[in-house]
Amino acid sequence: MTAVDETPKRRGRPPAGGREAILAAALRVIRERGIARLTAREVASLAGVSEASVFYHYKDRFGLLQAVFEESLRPLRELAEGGVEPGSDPRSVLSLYGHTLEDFLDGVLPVIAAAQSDAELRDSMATYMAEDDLGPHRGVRAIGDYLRAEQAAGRVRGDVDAYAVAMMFIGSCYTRSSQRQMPMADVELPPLEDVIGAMVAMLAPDQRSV
Amino acid sequence: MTAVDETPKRRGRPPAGGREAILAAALRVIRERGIARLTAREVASLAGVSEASVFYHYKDRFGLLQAVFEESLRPLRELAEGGVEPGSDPRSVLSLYGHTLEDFLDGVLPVIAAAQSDAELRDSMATYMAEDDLGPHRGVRAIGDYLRAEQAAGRVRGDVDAYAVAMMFIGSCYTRSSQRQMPMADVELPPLEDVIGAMVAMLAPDQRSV
DNA sequence: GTCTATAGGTTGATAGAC
DNA sequence: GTCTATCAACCTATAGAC
Repeated sequence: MTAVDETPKRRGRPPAGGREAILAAALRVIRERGIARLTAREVASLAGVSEASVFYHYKDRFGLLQAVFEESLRPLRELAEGGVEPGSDPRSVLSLYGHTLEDFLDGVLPVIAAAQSDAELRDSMATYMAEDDLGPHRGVRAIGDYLRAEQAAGRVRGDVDAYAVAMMFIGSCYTRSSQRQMPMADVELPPLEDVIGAMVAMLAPDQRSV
Repeated sequence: MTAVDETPKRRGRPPAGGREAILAAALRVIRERGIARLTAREVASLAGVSEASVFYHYKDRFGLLQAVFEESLRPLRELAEGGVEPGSDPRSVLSLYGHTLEDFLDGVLPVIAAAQSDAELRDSMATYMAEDDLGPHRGVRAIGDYLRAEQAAGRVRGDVDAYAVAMMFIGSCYTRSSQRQMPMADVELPPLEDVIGAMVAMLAPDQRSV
């Protein structure tokens, strides 16, 4: 699938990126077959290493899963840290943020769902997310802050709760991504562009002031 | 909830509600400990029956899980079938629908997440949902249809895509419920009332026509 | 660092008594 | 309908050779 194979340049000692291969294999198993099928046998086979190698690199199953969580959550953490550059027009800001967020969610949501399969895993991930203050509220805060700034600048109508509006926007991204996770035939949700279009229209300052 | 119980016409043989107890126990295990801990032993112990009884009533683990899925999805199916009564003001319609939806999602999302733990379960549930045409799009359709009717009646501004707006609303409910699933400390998302307030304000017909 | 082999422990599912 | 007893299959994790 992902056309990323090691270059055959290496020669001599086999550093054998087994560690990364195992992590990637684990992630792939979770996404494609579900966390219930994530056994040392399955991962090792997919990564092209032995079962024992899995335990060597990641102590136990829980350790491997934690590594998968951190790896998967990292891009989301980076997105949360980077703010939204103010000044740009709402349409481009929402479009860029929305698409970026959905792409990240598409990658992370399967892993988050997998963590729900076991109370211990769930708590571990919740702790990890709490430490970095991750979650939908970060997106709401980012977009809400941006909208408030736009309101202050008079470019967005000021009589609505900016964070409530941000909640709607983030919610539509989250739901769209969630829905893609369950491969149900040809179900159509309003695309991001439509949501942005409606939002921009509704957020326009009172026409009389133009 | 739905006060629909069978008439107690049956007589003679003792029903011994082991079947329902098993189903309830399974649902509880999934919610509290995660589907990975759903073993015949655990379920039987919680239901107060023997392990073999679990297999007697539900053939195998897969059968039990399918029963749990159908049972959990039923209320959602009923919500999807019931439309939204038009004519009522947007605030009450959105409030009633939103709260009802979130309550249902709070109960169903853990089960949907559990189904993601195994490809076979996931596909089975996807099929089931596809058959009844379940999913967020039903909520979007219901609210979108309502908003279009309001637009036609001139009670809602007509220059926005009703279904895009509905998507925002359903999305905010879905995301809020999803977020409650992961017990992270004291994370605050804008409450339903704030979203409805902003939406009502933004959907008001052009002031000039008043 | 990576392998083979295996110990040790759970689990799903069945058989047969009551 | 429900139970006890049991087994084959599977999984995690470790030990020790290369």
